Amino acid sequence: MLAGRIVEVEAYLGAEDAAAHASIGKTPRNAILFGPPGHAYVYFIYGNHYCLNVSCLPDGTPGGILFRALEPLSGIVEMFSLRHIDDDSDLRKLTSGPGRLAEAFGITRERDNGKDLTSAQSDLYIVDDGAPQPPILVTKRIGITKAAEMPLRYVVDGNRFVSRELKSV
DNA sequence: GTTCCGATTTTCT
DNA sequence: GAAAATCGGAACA
Repeated sequence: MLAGRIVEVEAYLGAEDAAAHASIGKTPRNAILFGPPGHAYVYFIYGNHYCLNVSCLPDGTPGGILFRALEPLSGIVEMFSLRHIDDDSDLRKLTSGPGRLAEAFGITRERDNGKDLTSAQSDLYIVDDGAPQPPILVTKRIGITKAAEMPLRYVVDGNRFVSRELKSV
């Protein structure tokens, strides 16, 4: 069983957010973002990497959250295997980045796009583990070329599993 | 059908 | 710190 705790996310909106895939309007690729909340939007980027998002706004309103980093909890050995890493000494290599966590969980667009992430019946879903709310730091988003100044990145303050780049607001 | 571009990671200097 | 790798989607013809 693969499991991880979400430690870093970024928000992407609709028309007002030039960096969002949904800002160009509804297309076959981003249709999930326009649908009901709680569904997986998986996209392939730079010819090499998948990234996992969750639609968040009501049906008809585009918007979602990009998972940028997780803290590995269980299935560590399998994650290293999926990431094709032999050196198992550095857990941060597993999920500290959007493309990395997707690979560590074996996520692909074909298999996971559109899945209901709110149902435990699904083989990929989100749950509340009851952990106390950690301190959250808000920063600018990373790796984008448009609307890069918007403070829509949320990270767990001090968590060592967040992706490397840390820019303060 | 062709062209350009990207919400990344890895590798090299 | 900088550049390459490399595929699918969107825009244009």
